Amino acid sequence: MPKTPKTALDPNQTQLPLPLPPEVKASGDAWQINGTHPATVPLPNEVIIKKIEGAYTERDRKLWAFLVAAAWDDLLTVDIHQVRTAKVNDLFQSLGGGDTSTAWIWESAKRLRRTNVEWETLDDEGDCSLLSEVAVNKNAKQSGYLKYAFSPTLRKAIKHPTRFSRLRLHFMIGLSGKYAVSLYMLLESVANQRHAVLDVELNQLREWLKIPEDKLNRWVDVKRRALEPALAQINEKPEVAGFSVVMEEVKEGRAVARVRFHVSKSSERREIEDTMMAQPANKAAQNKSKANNTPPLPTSAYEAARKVAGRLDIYTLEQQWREWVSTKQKPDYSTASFVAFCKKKGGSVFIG
DNA sequence: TGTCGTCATGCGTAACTTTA
DNA sequence: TAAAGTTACGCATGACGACA
Repeated sequence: MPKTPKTALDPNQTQLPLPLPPEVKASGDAWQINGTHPATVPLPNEVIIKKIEGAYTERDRKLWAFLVAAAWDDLLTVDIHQVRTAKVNDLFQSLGGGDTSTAWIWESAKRLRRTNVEWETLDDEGDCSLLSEVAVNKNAKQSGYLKYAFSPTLRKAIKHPTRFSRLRLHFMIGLSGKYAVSLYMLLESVANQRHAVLDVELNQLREWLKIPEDKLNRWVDVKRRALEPALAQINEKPEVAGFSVVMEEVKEGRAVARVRFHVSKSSERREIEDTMMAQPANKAAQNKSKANNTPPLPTSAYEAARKVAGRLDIYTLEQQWREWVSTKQKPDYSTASFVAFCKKKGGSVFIG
């Protein structure tokens, strides 16, 4: 039944402008390999884990992250970016992922142009190519410079994500296997959460890892071909990856129905983050620090919160809730308080 | 251009586990 | 206890890149 003018939603109400999340920053130098100050790029989880159409090979996944990092400083102000392909190839080669020629970069860039991604943030969603423009003609190749662009909405999502993963760029380039790259991205998004456990159904995991529908149909093959090699690489160098991970299979009857990943930050990373927490620069940081030293929530709290938070990210909400509660004279860190907060937030954003 | 090595994937089979 | 389902393991195949 069509909505009458009286029942139709007020377009002004449905498009309440939400404040833009704060801009995140990359760190280190994407072009320089540095063991003590690793180059990181904060890619939005909304883009990382949504549905992707296209080949999206191992090299595509790495190259896209690198191109984002290389364009980072000018992402919002410059439309067309360029990188010297020989220099990119040298870097990838030194990390074990390059080639004798730069041909793969042009091919990969073409695929990224054709690879469609669906992404979603609190106040926006989109469907676009990973690269909106790529110059791959003869003249471009002769110049030795790859020119590329991102769509405006994707640029905004990248620079102002509601939730992001700070990926260690050079570690990611050094990974072997396309599923290793995706799993690393996925687990890094979990590492910074208070409850650093990812509990996921097999179908969802397949989607997140971008396993084609006709590939790796048996759980045993997913485990052996995708998960185990990836986990081995991450756990081999936890200090470089920034975390280690343990996989737990959750069975329903005899069949494996879900997988649970327990992520633990490396001791070196904890030390660095603790040092940063001990030197809060302003009041907001002090509140955040205070909030992070509060009692953990039980798993049931997250489950209850999911039911009332709509599409909002409960971990972002958790951080906001802790900061808000910490300002109270008598802070209430109960599950009920958290769920009520999520319900209020969820209801206030999504009208109708 | 042919050969070799590596990687991703598919599939068969024996052994094991669970259920009725 | 038998049947059915799952797992572990090994081997085969195809794609792709390196190299002579």
